[in-house]
Amino acid sequence: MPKLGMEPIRRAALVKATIAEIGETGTLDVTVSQIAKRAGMSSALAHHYFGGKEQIFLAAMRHTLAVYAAEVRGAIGMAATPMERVEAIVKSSFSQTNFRSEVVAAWLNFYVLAQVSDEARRLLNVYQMRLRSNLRFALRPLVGPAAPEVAERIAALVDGAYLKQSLGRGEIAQGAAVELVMQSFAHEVAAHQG
Amino acid sequence: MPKLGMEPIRRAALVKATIAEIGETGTLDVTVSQIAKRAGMSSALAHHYFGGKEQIFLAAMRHTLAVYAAEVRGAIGMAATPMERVEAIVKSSFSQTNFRSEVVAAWLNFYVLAQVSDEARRLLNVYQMRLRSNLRFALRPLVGPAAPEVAERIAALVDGAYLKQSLGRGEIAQGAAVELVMQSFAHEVAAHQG
Amino acid sequence: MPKLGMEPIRRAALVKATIAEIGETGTLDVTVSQIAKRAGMSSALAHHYFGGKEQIFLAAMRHTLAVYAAEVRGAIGMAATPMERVEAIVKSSFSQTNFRSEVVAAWLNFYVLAQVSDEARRLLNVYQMRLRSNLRFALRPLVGPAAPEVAERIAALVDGAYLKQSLGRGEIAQGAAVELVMQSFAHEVAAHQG
Amino acid sequence: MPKLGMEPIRRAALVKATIAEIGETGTLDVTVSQIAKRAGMSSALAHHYFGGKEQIFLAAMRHTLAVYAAEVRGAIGMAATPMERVEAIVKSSFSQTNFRSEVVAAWLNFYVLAQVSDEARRLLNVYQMRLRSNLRFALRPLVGPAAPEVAERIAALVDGAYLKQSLGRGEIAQGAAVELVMQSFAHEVAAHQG
DNA sequence: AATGAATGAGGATTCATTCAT
DNA sequence: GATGAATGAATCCTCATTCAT
Repeated sequence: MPKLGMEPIRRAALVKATIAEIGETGTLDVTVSQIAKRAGMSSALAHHYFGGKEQIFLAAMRHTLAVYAAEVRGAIGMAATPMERVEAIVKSSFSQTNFRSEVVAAWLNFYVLAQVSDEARRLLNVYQMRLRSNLRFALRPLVGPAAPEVAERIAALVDGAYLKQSLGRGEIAQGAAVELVMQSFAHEVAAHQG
Repeated sequence: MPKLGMEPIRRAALVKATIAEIGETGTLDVTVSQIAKRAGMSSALAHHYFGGKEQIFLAAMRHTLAVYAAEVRGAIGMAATPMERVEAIVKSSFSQTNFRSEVVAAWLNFYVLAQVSDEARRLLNVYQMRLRSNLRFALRPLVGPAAPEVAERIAALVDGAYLKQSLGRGEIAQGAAVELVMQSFAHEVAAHQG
Repeated sequence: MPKLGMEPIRRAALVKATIAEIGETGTLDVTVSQIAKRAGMSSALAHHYFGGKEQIFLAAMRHTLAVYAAEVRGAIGMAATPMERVEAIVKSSFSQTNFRSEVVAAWLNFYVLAQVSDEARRLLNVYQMRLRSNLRFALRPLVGPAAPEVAERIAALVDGAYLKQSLGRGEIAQGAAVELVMQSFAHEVAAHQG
Repeated sequence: MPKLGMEPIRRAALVKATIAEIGETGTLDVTVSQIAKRAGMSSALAHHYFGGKEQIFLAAMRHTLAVYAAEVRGAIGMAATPMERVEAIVKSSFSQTNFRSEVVAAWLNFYVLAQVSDEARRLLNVYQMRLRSNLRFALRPLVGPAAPEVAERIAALVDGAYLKQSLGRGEIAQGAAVELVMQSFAHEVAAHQG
């Protein structure tokens, strides 16, 4: 009697375990066995479901990006004004879920993965474009034609905050990160209006 | 009397080869043999001079950071005004030497190394602090007590630009990067004076 | 369901191969690959089952000691008189099984291993104590309170015979060895009774 | 100006260092570099003087055996009676010089070396024969035609004591060892005279 | 579906030995 | 005589991956 519907459960467990393992090691140097063990199954099964190590990593990436995207989308949906929309994006970027040291480490390593895997690069590019696109849309009413370049700057700021965070083992500084970006944003608006 | 004084030459060659190899692969997943071969020697000799793979990586890091620091210092030395000083820092950060895709990839991987090696983390922290310190010093006359936080933002922007660059295989956009940061800087100054 | 129960079989094969290989080389300088090959598997599997080279050696030691102990125990069990008990111990020590040049070489190398591995030293100490304990028990009725020191002498004699044997490539002299020790034993008894 | 007479000094230093190193490690797994370093020279020079690692070991063996032989010879020379002669041999065997844990470890490893090197085996055989020969000569007046087999037993006892000693890290028990052998010897004499 | 079994390939590291100076 | 320089050859160990059951 084959257990039905096991597949999505197994896959989810593996994805979760992958991120946890990368987060703990801080590296992509994790073995499939470690991941599988943490997910409560044999490494053979992990291969069975994903085909190979890179596929596992990519699935973890997709999941991380999807979670991030969903949160941003949700937050934007609740925003009423352009100002709130920007804030929603920024706060989501540094939310409890996304700015956990575990996840930050994963992001960092995804950038490394992107040096090697085309699909990984594609995924990160999608993220980058979506972030800028969201920002541009929210910024247009606030800074007009300067929106693209302002979006670029804010996006860079967000990424820079992640990189910084990756060095600070442990202590998470969501508030500071939000503050950092929002302050810049304020200046941008002021500069435009001034 | 044997052949003498080879050590510094070999070490330099290995450091150079390490950066090149990391840059080419985009990863720390390079073998000592690859590095040694590129440096024109046996892997045994590489071990003889450095003691191990991590030491080689750390030496490459120190070199990269030293080159960067030297260039910034030199540029700052030639600056007359605070404004020029900030510009000097930013331009050095994205100079031909430091913003080569090879070096950018190396930087990215040093952040990963810092997740694993205490010494690597220490080195990156020194870099981060020095960058902020330089910026604060230059910014004080321009934005007064806001200097620390402004420095923080500009530093994050620089790092963000590196991260972005790491995704763009090949094409180097020094000009755009400088522009990006300097524009933000302009806003900061304006915001302060306004 | 995968192929099951291979582990004990593999472990036994490896242990056997280890002793054979040490016996043939006369040294602990045998590679895991050699051992694994002789046992009909890859070196990777050997590592999988034992964790490392030292563990393999220790397992071989444990096996050798266990075989020896079992034989002694069996022989003692069949002995009726104290005299026969001593003879049983001595004869077992130089039995076909234990005094094979292969096994003698292994013993010798276990003494070397004991210089390096705590567990190996512990195992050899257990052997030494058990041998003396057995001898003491059998000797008590024969030599009374002198049993401990007589046991010590006989034990030393046994070990000395092994050492001597380790030099004689090939020719096994079980008879001579038994004779050597039993003669001494006779003197001890005579000396006590005289 | 070539330093004259350096060779014997260097060789002696290497031999001494070899024994010390083997004693410390408990194994023949010592590198030529370790030995050379301890002897205050480069490993290249060690090779220059001895030709290779095995030669170094053999030289250390020869030295150890020579020191032992000399001591025995000296002690025998001072003995007046057969009884004293036997005692001289036994005491020399467990003298301060020869029964040091360092030297005991070396002896043990020489037996291993003898499994591999013909010359080493030859040397140990010479030792064995000389010991028996000395004992026979001293024993003849005491036990008559039984001298050969008695010599055999006493020799085995001596070797067994060494083996036992090799397990007792540190504590040296010369007295006990002498006592052990001499007691057996007493029995042999008594048995013969009885 | 699931996993124990099994391995080939590779990689860091060590070391005896040689050589040029 | 003496040594830094240099390497080829090993060796242990790890791991992704495959397969039979």
